[in-house]
Amino acid sequence: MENKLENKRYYITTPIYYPSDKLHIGHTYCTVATDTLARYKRLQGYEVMFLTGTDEHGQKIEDKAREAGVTPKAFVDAIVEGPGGVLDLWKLMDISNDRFIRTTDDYHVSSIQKIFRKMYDKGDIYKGTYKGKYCKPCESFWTESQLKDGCCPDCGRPVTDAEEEAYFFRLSKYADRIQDLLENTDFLEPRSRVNEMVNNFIKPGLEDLCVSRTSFDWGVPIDFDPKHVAYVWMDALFNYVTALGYCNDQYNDYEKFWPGVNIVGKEIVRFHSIIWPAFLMSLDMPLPKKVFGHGWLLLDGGKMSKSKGNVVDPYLLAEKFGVDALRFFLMRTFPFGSDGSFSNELLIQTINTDLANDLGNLVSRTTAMVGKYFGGTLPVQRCYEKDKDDELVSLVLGLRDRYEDAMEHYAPHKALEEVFKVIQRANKYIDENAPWTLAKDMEANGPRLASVLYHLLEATRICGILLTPFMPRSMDKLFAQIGAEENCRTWLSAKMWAALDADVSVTKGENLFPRVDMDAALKELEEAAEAARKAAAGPSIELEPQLTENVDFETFCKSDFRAVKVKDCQPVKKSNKLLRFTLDDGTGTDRQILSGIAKWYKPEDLIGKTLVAIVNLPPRKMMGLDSCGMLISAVHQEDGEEKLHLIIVDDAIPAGAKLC
RNA sequence: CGCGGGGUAGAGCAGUUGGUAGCUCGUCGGGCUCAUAACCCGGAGGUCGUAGGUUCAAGUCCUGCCCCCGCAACCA
Repeated sequence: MENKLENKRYYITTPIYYPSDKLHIGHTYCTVATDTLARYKRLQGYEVMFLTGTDEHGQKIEDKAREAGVTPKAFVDAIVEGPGGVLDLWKLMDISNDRFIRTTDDYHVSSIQKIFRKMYDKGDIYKGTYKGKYCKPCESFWTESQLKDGCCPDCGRPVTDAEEEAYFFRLSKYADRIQDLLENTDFLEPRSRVNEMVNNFIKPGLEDLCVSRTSFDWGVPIDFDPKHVAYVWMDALFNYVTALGYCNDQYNDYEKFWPGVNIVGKEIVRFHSIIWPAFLMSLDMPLPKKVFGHGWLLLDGGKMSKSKGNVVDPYLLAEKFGVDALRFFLMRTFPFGSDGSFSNELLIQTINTDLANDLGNLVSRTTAMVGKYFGGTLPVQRCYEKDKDDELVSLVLGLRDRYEDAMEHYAPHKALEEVFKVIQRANKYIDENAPWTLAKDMEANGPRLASVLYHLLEATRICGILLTPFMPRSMDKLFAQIGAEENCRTWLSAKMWAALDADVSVTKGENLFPRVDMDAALKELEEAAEAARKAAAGPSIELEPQLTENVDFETFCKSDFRAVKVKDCQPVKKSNKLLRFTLDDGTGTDRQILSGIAKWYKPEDLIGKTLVAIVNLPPRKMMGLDSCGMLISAVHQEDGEEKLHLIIVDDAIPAGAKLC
């Protein structure tokens, strides 16, 4: 039965991460989860291919590299291969990937060119024109919805209609098949993501997708039309097959391993569940067996972000608490499909409760007793007591199936819950059987005592096997302590009772998982975070470049700036940006202006203030309300975050006073 | 009426097909002493956001409303 598995193959991938910055705990979460699944499949006897990598092209990296004064390749090299980079992080975290792809790898680049050409030849990619709003100074195209107050979101200047030559993919052609795939199969999980995709993107109508760019160079050039580079997602998504050798000679594993399982974060589910299968359909290739969109780790109830300064550094945590403890925490605490709140307290609590108190202590007390009562080696005489032992034994023997069921459903947190139920039951078993009482009369109770301890070792062994994908290094130590040889560490033996030798020898080693002093650790973490903030901070104020083009005096005079008094200010319903101002502009008639500054000001704080507005802009409807003019603010960027200050002037200035 | 997710004990979360509301931490009391001041047992604590509806029976199905979070298309 078990031999059948030996021919089975399993291919699993993480997303390829975008190395514009150092990776954080969120990336680590995803990669650890995928690694755990890969190790689980290997444990079961599958031949596994586990791929991760980096997505290195695109405008953002080109820009960042320019800022840093290096070439894009040098920039990503530093983040990927440099000290403390992506490769180092995965090494530290014991990630067992078989392959690592970079989209700048030669074989990948030429594969993408061939793929683009194939789709073009087939007619699924065609040349058309991209119509949009163009900002000349920024040389950027924007969509209607990206515009801010009808102007360029980057520089705030007016935009013009423009068109540009571009290549399009016939995404619309595959809309029905995609909808069927999402709604009627379990291609995409968890199920809750399906509604979002169908309602948001498919039902409104799938438009053809623009798959080339001419606005930047850092990408895969289209070989037959080199002023275009391939759309970043086209470049990125196909990594899952080029890394197996699709359209290249670098590898020869495509037939062997495709299709596989794509583990992705929920923010890129759209690309993986709509665009990715459409691309594959176009090439008549098999679709992934599964796309699983996991949740995010939230911090303080919100998304982690650099500008909030709340990015969690996996290096720091792994160093302080151990790689396995961190891996375990990530998998144990958060339901894999949904979001979870990360906190240092929770991390430490989980380590202390599950790893130190329950598992570590179980191993410790068991091995200590074998040492204390039997000199480290169990005698072979036994005494099984059905009424006292059956419950534990049957619970342990059923564990592998319950664990497997959870793992097959991408629920590692549930698998771990099952394992820890057994560990808790084993601790209780010690209490029930009170070995220290039995030990008082070794003559009479020796065999019974040996049985009790052997059962504990067996329970520990089986839990250890199932925990190996989660904490590989620690479980090796555990096996060494309880005297479990290689043949007692297999998937097969996780369903067999009494695999350990009857006269097994144990070694009481160091504590597998030391308890963490919560208060001290929290304090240290806080200090480290503070230091990191300071190091990263520095004066990073960015200002809009000054305009070089002069404006003539007459044009300037046409703008009518006035002092205005805020009579009332209310948030606009259903808008998270807009505030509605009722203003005294000195004319005797109230003026209404809407301003997108809710992020920076509370409405009640502004009532009574004297502000500056331009009053002769044409009225503009926003969220169904008329806005007659515009309030003047000072804006700048600080630590990458936009800051805004209204121009608040002296209250002695009367409403309506002209500014000139 | 843009879309999706969520609102369950002090905190953080589970709750499959509707049938006495569970877990971890914290808290209170008890037991044990092999062990990493750990382990085991028990108690207190919840109008399951809100208002209606279906049902013999709803946290679990339906409707309205309130609050929180995320996304809103070529920006990863």
